[in-house]
Amino acid sequence: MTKEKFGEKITFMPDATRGAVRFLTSNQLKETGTKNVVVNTLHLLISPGPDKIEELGGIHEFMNWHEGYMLSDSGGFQVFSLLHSKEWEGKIDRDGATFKSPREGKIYTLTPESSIEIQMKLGTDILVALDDCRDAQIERKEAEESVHRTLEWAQRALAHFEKLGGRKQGKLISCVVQGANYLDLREYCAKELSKMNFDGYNFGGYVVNDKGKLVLEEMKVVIQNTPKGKFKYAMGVGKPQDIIEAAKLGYTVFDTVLVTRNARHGTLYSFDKEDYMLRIKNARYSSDLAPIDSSCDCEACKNHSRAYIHHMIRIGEATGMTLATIHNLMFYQRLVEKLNRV
RNA sequence: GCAAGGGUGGUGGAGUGGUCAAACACAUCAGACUGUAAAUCUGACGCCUUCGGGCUUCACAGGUUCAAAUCCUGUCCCUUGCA
Repeated sequence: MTKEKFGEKITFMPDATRGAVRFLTSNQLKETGTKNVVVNTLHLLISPGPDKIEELGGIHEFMNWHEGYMLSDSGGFQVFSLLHSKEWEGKIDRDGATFKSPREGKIYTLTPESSIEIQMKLGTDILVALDDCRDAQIERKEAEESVHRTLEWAQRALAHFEKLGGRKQGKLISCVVQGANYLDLREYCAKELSKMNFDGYNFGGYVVNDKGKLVLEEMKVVIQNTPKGKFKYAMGVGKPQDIIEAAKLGYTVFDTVLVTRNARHGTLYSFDKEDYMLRIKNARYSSDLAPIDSSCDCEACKNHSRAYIHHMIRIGEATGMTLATIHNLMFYQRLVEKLNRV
């Protein structure tokens, strides 16, 4: 496996949150041109568990994914998002998060240290320090608390990473910049994190405002206040246009669930469309014999018409979702390829 | 032929005197989804509307009533049981 330095070129990483890009085999994923993927610490902690994955040879081996890097997200976002769901109970304090899974009723804790420990056991190449993620629209006081906690946790995560020998093993570790939409807090958080020895800086929190617009000002501040030569990861970004915009600012690492989730829900991407979007379930595609994208040679476009994909997605056929996912991922990889050529 | 039960919007199916343009589901037509709680969710779905409302509907035709999808009479269909 010949890997280029992570984040040197623009990369889009699909989310294989639970150790699988939904509806795709690793081989199908490979055919989309994907190299790097993201997995999630919290989800893999719950099932099948870090010890199990370690015992089975690590996540690369487990998924049989050797095309590129694997990045593990810390679980910070899940702590935030799962606690918003009615089914999950839990609390976050200075030390970390504790919560109860509604499925098995088991109680899990995630601290800066345990998150790193789990990620080490997973055997990913790039780790993320646990952060304190909050809602998009929050009071300044809450944003301050989130920043302070994130800084403290970053320090602890980094120390634990060193202690467990992550650096020696050639792994990379990144941190998350919080601060909501307060530019000075974003700046402060970025500057403080820059004093620590991280390999990458991630833009965290909500990346779009209430109108669905990318928070470019905040993202710019973070770029301006973090060290050059270290990768910049726009977590959860985004729509094709958002990636183009964020890449202009200097972000090179991206992941989003949109690409795969939209595929399942019937929003496909196509360079034939001005806004890159094609809602395949719409009645107008019921007898459209053209491929989803005339310039794409993915399995769906090479072999099937829009009409056929339209039908498959409408009836909820899993194979249709697979084809749509393959197509959308291929689109994103082609988009990134275009951006790297510029 | 007799007996019993039925006929409700694109479909299935609630409703059995007013709160009914009619539950709910499906289908249909749109939309959303941004470090995956998501093969999910939201809206529209008789007709018209200046979005306040207005109008026409529950097999068909009459009738009772202030008021009927709901009660009564007749007609036409359907299902089941008995001949």
